[in-house]
Amino acid sequence: MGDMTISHPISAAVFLMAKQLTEKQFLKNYNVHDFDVPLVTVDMAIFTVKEGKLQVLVVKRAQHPAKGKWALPGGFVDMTLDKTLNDTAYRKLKEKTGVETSYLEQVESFGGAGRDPRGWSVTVAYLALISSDDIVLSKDESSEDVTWVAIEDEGEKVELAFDHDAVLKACHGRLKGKVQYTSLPVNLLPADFTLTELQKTFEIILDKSVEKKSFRRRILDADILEETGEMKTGSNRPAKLYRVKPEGESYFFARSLEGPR
Amino acid sequence: MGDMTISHPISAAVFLMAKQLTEKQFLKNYNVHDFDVPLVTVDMAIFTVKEGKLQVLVVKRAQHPAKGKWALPGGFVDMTLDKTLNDTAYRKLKEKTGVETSYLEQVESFGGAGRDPRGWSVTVAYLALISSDDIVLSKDESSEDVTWVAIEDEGEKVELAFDHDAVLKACHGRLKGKVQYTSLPVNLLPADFTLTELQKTFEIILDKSVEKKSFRRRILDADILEETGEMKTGSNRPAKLYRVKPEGESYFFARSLEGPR
DNA sequence: CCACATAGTGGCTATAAGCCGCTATATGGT
DNA sequence: ACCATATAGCGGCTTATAGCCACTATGTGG
Repeated sequence: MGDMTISHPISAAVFLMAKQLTEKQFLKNYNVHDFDVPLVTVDMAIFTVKEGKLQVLVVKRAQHPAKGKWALPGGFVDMTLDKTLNDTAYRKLKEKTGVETSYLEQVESFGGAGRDPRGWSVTVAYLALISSDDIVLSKDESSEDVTWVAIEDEGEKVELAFDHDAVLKACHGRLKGKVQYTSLPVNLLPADFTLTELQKTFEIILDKSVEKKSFRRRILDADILEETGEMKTGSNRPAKLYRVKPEGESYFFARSLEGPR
Repeated sequence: MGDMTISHPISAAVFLMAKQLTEKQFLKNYNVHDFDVPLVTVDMAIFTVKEGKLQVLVVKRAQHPAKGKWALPGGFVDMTLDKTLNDTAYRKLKEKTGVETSYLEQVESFGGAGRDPRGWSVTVAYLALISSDDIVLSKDESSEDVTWVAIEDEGEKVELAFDHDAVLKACHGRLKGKVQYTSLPVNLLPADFTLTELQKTFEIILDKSVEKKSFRRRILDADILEETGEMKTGSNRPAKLYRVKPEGESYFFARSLEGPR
C-alpha cells in the first residue's frame, strides 16, 4: 500500500467529487484507507473510594508505546465488537474490573498530532464510578500490572503516559463539579449504606467538610433514597440503611453545596 | 492494498506484540492503515438569536453521502491543518460564518457503526454561540446552501442527515442546561447590550419568562458586566449599555434560575 | 405638557443552606 | 445494673438568594 494512498483529505474529497455519482456508486468507491485518519481510542478514569480516599485505576502498559509506564485503562475501538463508543467503554470497564454495571459518563475527547507517538489520535475519555466492594482487578495482555492510586490534591503520585494527566484532570474536574449539585456519589458505595457513609463520600470527593443537617435534609428531601428496613450496627447507636431508588443515581439539585461561611 | 491489511485490530496488535522491540522499532513498523479505523469528523451546532428565536446554522450537503440533505456544518479532521480537535472546530466555524472568536465548547462525541454509511465513524460535537450581527454566511465546495433554522420546542422544522438530530439535541440540551446556572447567553449578543436584551436572550433559550428584578440582581451581583457609559435610546426611557468583563462570559451561579412558583 | 412605553427599584415572601446544640440509642467496661 | 462513650438524628434559628409585584424614573412623540 502507499502508492495509491491519497494522504491529503481535501485532495481525496475533490477526487471523489469530480464525477457525478449516485450515492450507491460513491459508497462503492469509498475506502477509508484512502485517507489519513486519526487513531481512535477510549480511555477511562475509573474512580472508587477506598481507605478514605478517592482512588483511580491505573494500568502498567505491557506494550509499546510507553511500555512500562502507568496509564489510564483504555484501548482502541474494536469495530467488530463495539457498536458504539459506549460499548467500547463498557468493554474496557469489564475487562479491568469485572464490573458489569455502574455509573459511566462520557467526559471529553482529546485529539491532536502530538499526544501519541503513533500519530494523530483521538481519545474519548469516560468517567466510571464503582463501589470498591466486590471488584477483582485483572491484568490482560495489554497491561502487566493494575492498581488503585489515590488522587492527592491537584495531581497524583504516579506520572501517567501520553496526555493522561490531562485526561485524568478533566475527569476528576467533571466529578468534583457534578458532586456539587448532583447525587453521583451514591454510585461509589455498595448497594446499602448509611447517610453518614454517603456524607463521608461527598466530603472525600469535595475535599471539604459538609454540614450534617444540611446534607441530610438535602438528600432526604430529594426523595432519591429508600430505607432498606435494616440497620447498620456498631459500638454505638445503629444507623438506618438506605438504598438508591431507581433514577436516584443522578439527581440534580437546584442549588450547589455552598460550604462554610 | 487489501492483501496485507490486517483488518481485525486485535490480530494486528498480537502480531505487533509478538516480537521484542524497542519503542523506536515498534513505531517504525507501525502503520495506521494496518488497522480498520473509524472516520473522525467534527460537527457543530452554531447557535444565534435572531428575530426573537434561537436558531442554528445548517448546510445543504453538496456531496455524497446524504447529498442534498440538510446537516450540521462539520467535516473531517485535517491532519495537515489541525493540531487539535479544537483547531478543526475553529476552522469549520470560520469557514461557515467568517467569525474568528466566540464561545466554543466541546459537547459530546458520537461513535458507531451505523451513523454514517461510509462505515464506523466518530463525530466530536461542538457548540458555538455567536452574535447574529456582523456575520456573513458562506458556502463552499461541500455545501450548496447555508441557512439559519429556528429551533422549535423539542425539534426543528428540517430533518437532518446522519444522526445530526441527536447531535443537535445534545448540543441544545447542553445549552439549555447551562443557561440555568451560567452567564453563557452573553455570547449571543453584540459587544454592547442592555440588561433587558440580555434577559430576553435568556428567556428565548429557556423558553420561559424570567422575573425582571431577580434577573437584574443576579447578573449585577455577579459582577460580570461593566457599564459602557453609553445609553441605548428609543421611544422611551433610555437603558444603560453594558459589556462583558473579561472572564464574565462563563460565570457559574451557585443557584439555578427557578422559575415561577 | 401629557400619554406612553420601557428602565430601574423598594420591600416583602419563600425556599433551602449553614449553624449549633440537644436528644436518642446502641455498645461495652466496671 | 449502670454509666461513659460514641455516633445517629433532629429542632429551631440565621442567612443568602430567588420570586413577586407595585411603584417610581425618564425618555419620545403627539
